[in-house]
Amino acid sequence: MFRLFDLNDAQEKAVRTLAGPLLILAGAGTGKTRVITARVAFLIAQGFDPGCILALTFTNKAATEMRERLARMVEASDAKRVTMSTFHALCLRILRQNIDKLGYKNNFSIYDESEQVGLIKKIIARTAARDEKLDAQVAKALISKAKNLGRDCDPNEESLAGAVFARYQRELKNLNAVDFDDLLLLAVKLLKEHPEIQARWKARFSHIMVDEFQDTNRLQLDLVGLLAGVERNVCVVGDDDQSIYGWRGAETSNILDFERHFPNPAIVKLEQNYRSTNVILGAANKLIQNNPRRHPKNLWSQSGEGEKIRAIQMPDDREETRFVTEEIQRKQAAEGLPWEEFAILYRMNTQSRLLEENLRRLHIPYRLIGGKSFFDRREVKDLLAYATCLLNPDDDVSLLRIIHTPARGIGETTTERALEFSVRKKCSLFQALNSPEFQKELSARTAGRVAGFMTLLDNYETRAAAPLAGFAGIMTALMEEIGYWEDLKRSCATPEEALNRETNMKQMIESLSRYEQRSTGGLQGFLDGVSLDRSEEKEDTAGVTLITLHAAKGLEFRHVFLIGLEEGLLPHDRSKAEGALDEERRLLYVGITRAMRTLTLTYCRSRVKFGSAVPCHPSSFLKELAGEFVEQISFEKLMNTPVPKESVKSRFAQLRATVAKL
DNA sequence: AATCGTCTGCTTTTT
DNA sequence: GCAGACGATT
Repeated sequence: MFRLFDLNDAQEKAVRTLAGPLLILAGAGTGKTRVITARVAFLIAQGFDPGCILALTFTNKAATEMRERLARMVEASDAKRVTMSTFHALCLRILRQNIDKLGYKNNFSIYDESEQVGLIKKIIARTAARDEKLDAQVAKALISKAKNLGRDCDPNEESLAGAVFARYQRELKNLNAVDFDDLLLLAVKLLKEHPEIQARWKARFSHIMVDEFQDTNRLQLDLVGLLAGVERNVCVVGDDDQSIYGWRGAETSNILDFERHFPNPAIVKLEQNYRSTNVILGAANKLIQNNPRRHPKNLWSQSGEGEKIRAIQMPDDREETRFVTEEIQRKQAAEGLPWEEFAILYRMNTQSRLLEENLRRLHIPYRLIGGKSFFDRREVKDLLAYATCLLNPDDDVSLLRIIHTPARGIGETTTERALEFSVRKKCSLFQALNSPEFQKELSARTAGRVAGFMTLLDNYETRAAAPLAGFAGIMTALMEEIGYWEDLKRSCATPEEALNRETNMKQMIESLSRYEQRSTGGLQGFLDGVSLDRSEEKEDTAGVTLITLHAAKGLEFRHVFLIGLEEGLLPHDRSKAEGALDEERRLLYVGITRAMRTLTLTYCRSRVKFGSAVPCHPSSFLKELAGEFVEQISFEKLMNTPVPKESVKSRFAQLRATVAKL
């Protein structure tokens, strides 16, 4: 058999199995993306219409990567016709076409997390009795969970949470808005309730592939079922051992019981790993075997045994971070490696703080993944809210955001009254403010200001609705007219902050302008893109990677440091309380399998938590790992070891490098 | 309407 | 220990 795209036997079998359901169990680092793209290329080579192939991913990054790889394997015109998209993006496409069938308008807004919480807060305030308490964040989590299970709200529900859910859903519809979960929920609902629409989408795809199948939830499984044709050409790729998003609604049962959903599947296991040493894989295998329900797998590689994993106990978190950062400095100098080959992995974002301090002290460049998003910045959100209002003025949440920014003499009292009017008349806030009947209730002064604001929005709406409207220009003009920039500058404490915020705004307008040049999706398309893809393109920054275990999935690094292996942190107390110990074990498994050559595990005897030092105990997972693959090193021994030779050599290497730069 | 101070409560976060 | 939320204050 000739070698297809230079694949191993198992990979080739996965690629060549085209008909019927196929389950590819792809262990960490076994060439999963490679197999999916090769399979798409093979389908095209076999004469299947590229336009009938659908590949679904979770992240835009994965979709983009796949598309780029495919472009190198097949004709550009064919590659373009394959649908490669995230679940949410596909659902959005379905909904933009036909959501009117569910009673929404096609220009609906998409609410992010903070907008959801804002809305829920308001609803709780209006719904809860004086003695009832419900945290908006908790309510949001409950609603999200219910939606991910495919449950619509029950209007007869008696509990406060249930009432809030029902009201939230009703309110969203009035606002002509949907949240992230709705994208899936409503798309599935639409396909289920309207067979003609389902038939249309179903006919469109002959072959469906799903990446990271272990992370799918009920709705996503339903969606795949609704889109699959009678042949059930559904190929899913995933690794149950890397399922770490259960708390997000992912159902491991989707991959564990795949044959229940798609009977008689072909099953291919990819176990040859191209990333790590056998020591690392051995430890990973050993750890994960403690999980009860899983598809048995055993990773192996041809990259030799490799160095033993080091497990080091530290006195406290200060010493831990100091050691790790200095160790990276030593190793980098000794081996002359780029900083990008190193990564520090941790359970919680707060752990990055001490690391950052140390890295800065040592002048080591680093990139911190995660944290606050660009899109959560106040100025960015304001700009987007203005844009959203131009398209969907009935979106009260966005309107409320911009009505006081900058202050234009329309105060709390006025909006309170308008809100009350809108509830009474069952109309949107925008309609209330526009209504002469409402304006009559106001003082002449306030009425004038409201009218002025309405005229402003109306003017820009008209301009935005014009064919060939230049949105970047329109938004700039709008921001200038309302004096947004001066207002923002006034609220900044330091000149640096002002400059920073200005840059963010410019960046936003700039990217809108670029979008207009390459796409025909208009302002709506731009906003959709922003809603669904919040990744910042800052991958160019070089340095040591600081990243949570969750965010590290799918990445690889030559040298990995995994810190804070303590009971209560990893596994996290709260996960243990929720009975999610297996998932914590998988999380560590994901961390271990990121390492290509060396892995260092650290844990502390004491750690500062909530401001004060508390004693810690080694993670129970360390016991599960203990044995031939792991070498225990005590901090004391480490400190008494004389400086190794390379480190002396490294000083020279460093010096030489510095001189060379001059 | 904005600012200051106090209170609270603390994982992970693909879209 | 610190950020974020909320309420009292001018």
